[in-house]
Amino acid sequence: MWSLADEMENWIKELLSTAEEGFVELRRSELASRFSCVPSQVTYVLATRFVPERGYRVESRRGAGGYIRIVKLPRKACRAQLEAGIGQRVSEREALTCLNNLTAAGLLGEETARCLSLLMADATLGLPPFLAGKVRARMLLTLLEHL
Amino acid sequence: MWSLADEMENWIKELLSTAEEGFVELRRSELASRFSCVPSQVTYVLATRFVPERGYRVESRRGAGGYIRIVKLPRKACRAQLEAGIGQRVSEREALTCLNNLTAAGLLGEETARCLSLLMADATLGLPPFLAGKVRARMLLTLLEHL
DNA sequence: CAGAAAAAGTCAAAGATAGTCAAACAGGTG
DNA sequence: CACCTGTTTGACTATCTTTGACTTTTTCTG
Repeated sequence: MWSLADEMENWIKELLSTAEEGFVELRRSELASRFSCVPSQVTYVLATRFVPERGYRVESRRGAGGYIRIVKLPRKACRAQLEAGIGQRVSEREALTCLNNLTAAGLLGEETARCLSLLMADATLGLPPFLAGKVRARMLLTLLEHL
Repeated sequence: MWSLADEMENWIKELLSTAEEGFVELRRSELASRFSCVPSQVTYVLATRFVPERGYRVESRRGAGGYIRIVKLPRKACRAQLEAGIGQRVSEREALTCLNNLTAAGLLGEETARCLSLLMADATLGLPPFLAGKVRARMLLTLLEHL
């Protein structure tokens, strides 16, 4: 039921959780062969899952002795990241993405995120789109402030 | 006598009744081929039968490794009671009381309740009182519907 | 230093799911 | 019958994943 990308994500997070320094270093090709996939699959996982919005940063170097380093960011950093991405108005979809990122970053529980998304839905607000967008923006900012 | 949709509904409920965790996961295409129908028939059944009003929630993901998860909602009795007490408009204070009751009843976690109260605050909504009251009422009803 | 070797990155196509929507169909009911 | 409601289908769309050919960067070696 889980995709390869999911498994790789979990494996990396597992590694991270047992990493004293808050980061792990690995080789793209090694990871690829461990999961029997092409190297660019690793790049895909990093690009979709280990982004700043979700509380991670990836550093790397090419060439002989190259590596990929995945760093877990402090809460403050990903909060700021998300805050920066919020404009004057926020669509339902954007809000959902933001909540998912907060969950992925461990700043929100699943239940909380689900309930919040419910409250921010267009159907719930029942406001004209322009207003709904502004309300959602305020909601997210308030939320981030208090996390 | 029984439509295909009915059979599928029953089959899923059967599955659910023997599911330890209160939810089942399946693939739309598998279900479709089990019942020899087109995949969108599954979508139809889910959209008409496994909705919050009937006590279910459906989550899904597309793409490789995609799935459909059908969750049975708890449906506690006190829910209806609270629902009855919510009028056309709800003040911030009333909303807070309602959230507290839900928490006390074990339907909401602490974190969730805290975040929800943040989002329902007058200061967050930033709407004229009349509108804010209506929005809060819809928020609470939607929430209750999905708990 | 030049060229080879060893990484990692990019990007677009192909594949794998699920969702949407409207038309066709079926079973009742006035 | 005419109509209404709910069901079934399928063409088209949206989203997410997997793959591989090609590129770029860095180091190693003669």
